[in-house]
Amino acid sequence: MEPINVFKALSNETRLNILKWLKEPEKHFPKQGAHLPKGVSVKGGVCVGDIQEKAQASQSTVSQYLNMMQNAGLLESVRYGQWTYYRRNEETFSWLAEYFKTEI
Amino acid sequence: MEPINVFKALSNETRLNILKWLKEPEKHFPKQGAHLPKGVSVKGGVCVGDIQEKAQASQSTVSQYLNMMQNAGLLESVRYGQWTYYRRNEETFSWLAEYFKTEI
DNA sequence: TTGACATATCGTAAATTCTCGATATAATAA
DNA sequence: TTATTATATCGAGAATTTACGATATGTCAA
Repeated sequence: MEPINVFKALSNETRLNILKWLKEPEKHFPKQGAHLPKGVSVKGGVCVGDIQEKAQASQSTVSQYLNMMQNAGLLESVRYGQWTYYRRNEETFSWLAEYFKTEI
Repeated sequence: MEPINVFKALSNETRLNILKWLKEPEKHFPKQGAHLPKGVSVKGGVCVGDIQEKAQASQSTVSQYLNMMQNAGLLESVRYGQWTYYRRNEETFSWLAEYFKTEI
């Protein structure tokens, strides 16, 4: 967990929005999980295309944003068929809250 | 308080170090408050020159870093004579801890 | 005043980030 | 197989950030 990479990832309006949307995915992505096989659920996960549509940025940009946030530890992903589902890594957010209380 | 400006300010190793040093100024800046008039104390505050010396960056760079962190709300400053004392604005750090627990 | 010092601001080249379109890869469907 | 769809990666121009030296401003002491 590199704090600086986390802060760089957080230094962008669109990326910050994506994180907020993924805090309440059912609210911001109504058709959630539409492509998943029956019985499988990626709790809190949303596929790249849905995120892109909402973010109003190009496909490559959104893909890179998501990858960047995953590398920073803010997101994690699961692939199902041709879809990659991204969801928040809540551990990192708790860790950040703690970081500001004690480490920095 | 603009979260993005805070995160940008935190996206740099030197600036992050300065914040950590100012968390325990008496530990990292032994000759603290040397220039202050008798009876006046800028609790937790350290002058630009002392910070520059420790940060090993140019005077202009450090001055701009400090200004940037002040604008972001991470620092506050008091001027005494020709010296400007910077110290942490702890409110912002508590606010950040809370931000990661609830807002984002 | 003038000089010396602390800090702030300006102007900049170099490095990095942003964001895109083009293209590659991977999975599915026909 | 081939076509289609979803996502990832590549390459690049524009925009921003970095970090500096030079210079300006502000304060004090002689």
